[in-house]
Amino acid sequence: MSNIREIAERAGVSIATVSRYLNGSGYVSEKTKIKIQKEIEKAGYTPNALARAIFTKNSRTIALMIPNITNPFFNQMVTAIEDYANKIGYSLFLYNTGDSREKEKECLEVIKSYRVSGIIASRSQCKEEYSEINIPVVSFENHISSSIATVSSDNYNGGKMAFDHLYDRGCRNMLHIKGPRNFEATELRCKGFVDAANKKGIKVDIVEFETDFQVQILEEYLKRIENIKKYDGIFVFNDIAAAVVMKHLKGIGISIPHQVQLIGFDDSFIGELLYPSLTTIRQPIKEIGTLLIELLIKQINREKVEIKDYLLETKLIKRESTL
Amino acid sequence: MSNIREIAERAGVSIATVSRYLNGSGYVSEKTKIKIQKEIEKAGYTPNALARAIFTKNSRTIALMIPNITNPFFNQMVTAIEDYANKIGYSLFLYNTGDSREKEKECLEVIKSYRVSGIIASRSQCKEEYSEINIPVVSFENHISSSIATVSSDNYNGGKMAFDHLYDRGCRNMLHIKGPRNFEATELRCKGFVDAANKKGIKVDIVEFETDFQVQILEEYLKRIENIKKYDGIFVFNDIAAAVVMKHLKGIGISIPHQVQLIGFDDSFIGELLYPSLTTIRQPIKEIGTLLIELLIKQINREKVEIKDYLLETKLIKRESTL
DNA sequence: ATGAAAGCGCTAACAC
DNA sequence: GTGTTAGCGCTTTCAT
Repeated sequence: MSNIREIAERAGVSIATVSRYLNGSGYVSEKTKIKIQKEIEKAGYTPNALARAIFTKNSRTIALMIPNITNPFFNQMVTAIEDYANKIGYSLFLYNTGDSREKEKECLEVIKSYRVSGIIASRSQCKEEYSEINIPVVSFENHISSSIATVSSDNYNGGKMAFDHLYDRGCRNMLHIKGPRNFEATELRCKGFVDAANKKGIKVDIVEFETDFQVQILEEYLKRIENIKKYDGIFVFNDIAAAVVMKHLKGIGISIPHQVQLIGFDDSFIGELLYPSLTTIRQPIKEIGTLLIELLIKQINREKVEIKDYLLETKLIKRESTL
Repeated sequence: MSNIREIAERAGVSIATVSRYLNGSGYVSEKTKIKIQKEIEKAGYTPNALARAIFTKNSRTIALMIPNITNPFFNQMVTAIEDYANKIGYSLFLYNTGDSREKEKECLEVIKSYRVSGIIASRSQCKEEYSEINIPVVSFENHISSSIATVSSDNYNGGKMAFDHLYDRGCRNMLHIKGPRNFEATELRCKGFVDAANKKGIKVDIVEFETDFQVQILEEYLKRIENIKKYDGIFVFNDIAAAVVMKHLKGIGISIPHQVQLIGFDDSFIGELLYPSLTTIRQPIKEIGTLLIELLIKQINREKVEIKDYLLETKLIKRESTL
């Protein structure tokens, strides 16, 4: 690939002039502009963003750390972020941490080396590792440190809404299938559900799953739940796990919602495709993605950003899996 | 962030020595190594990959162009690629083209500027745009040019298998819901299906959808199909669209597989979650992802790679949506 | 309006 | 073993 020097020589000007032309900074005469543009096209020249970044200290790249791209929730979030990023001329590095602390640490090293402009962490399992970084960071769900803003849905309230809805629909014997312990969101959903139950003087059962989304593993867990039929309402920590639960229930001849009512969490696209379609607690996925990147970009541009918890409202989406 | 000069000064050596230490190239005495390492840790220094890339002409980055990350098929493919890439120390730039030729072109410009080591295009709609690039490229599904290797499943045979299976199960009045015209894969699946039908002297109906995966739009298309009940077998161009079709059929009271048998394509995870679970033609997703990146890495490393069509075998996965 | 030159952080050839 | 130095492709200050 050619470089700025080559273009300059061919156009019979200095590299400074070409640089000015490329950046629209400083004066370049019309004639010169045309000459330069012609040579750029002839050579198929594209300015080297790496060289540029090394000087400007802004690579215009963002690192996206996602625990699991296969989960529809996360890829809908990534879609929103990608869309926004590209519109403002930023490119995305994608890292799939697989909810592994080790992998996240390794990724962080690589990310630092690429001098990204900012980092979007999600469900992070690292803390101090971020403190030595002086790159803007925003976090989804898990808290990292007191100097990093956290975006999440109001999971606690979401859990509460899930209970209230099931209770409303007549359920009195409920089960909550809870997600892994190291997800803050999961704990809050559970707590909201249980607190709401206590308020009504209802005791609920809780089973913890240790994986976010791996169909086979989830199915194994399900088989271990004794007498799942005895419940009349089940709240599952996310939609994809709820889909597996639904399949399992139908498989053993339980009718939804007549025998057991089922409610998920996320409102990822999968809920609509199930039959019966899945009642769920909606997280405003697109807003989450947009807020994450907006906060990040502001920090990159050295605008003031309040470092706090940004809590987005959840909402009950009533579909067919509840009465 | 500190630089190599700072580390060198603090360790009381020259930058060349630090560079040698970092790269494990050339001799550095044990004592010096220790001193340097100590300073690196104290400063929290991470070598600048951009500066390195500018010199070595290898940024160790790969651009991944995906038409639609929300489609489970593609995010399973991305997962396989990400996994492989990270293991060998490559990072991924992610671009979601949304099947737009314009967007793909723009992405290509950005990608060039970042001097990526290689590009994985998928379902590309550009041709000449790639020819002026001298970066290794591999393509998934759509052919780009005679100098670029293409990986795909054997879509033609897959279409044939879909027909044969439905025919086997007694269907005689079949519909194929075909994907958008600019997807080569979609055309081949259709052709395989139709050719197999002709061989049996059977006439099949075909309806073309103009989007890959946007639930609402697909639903609109479905409503327009007249008297869908008259068919006893439907082959849908991918699993996600098949899920929408299934939902639609169940919604109008048609029982699957007893009244209508349904078969999808891809074998993305969604098929298992549906009820009845979806019979489908499996693409070996993980193999596809792995082959794509293997071919690319070889080219990056200047190893010989045969420029041809790499056709991976498809396979019938029999589940509950067919008899 | 344009050019010369210094410098961004790094690697590597060459000298000692 | 280690240091000096040129150079990768770029931006920008300061002359002219």
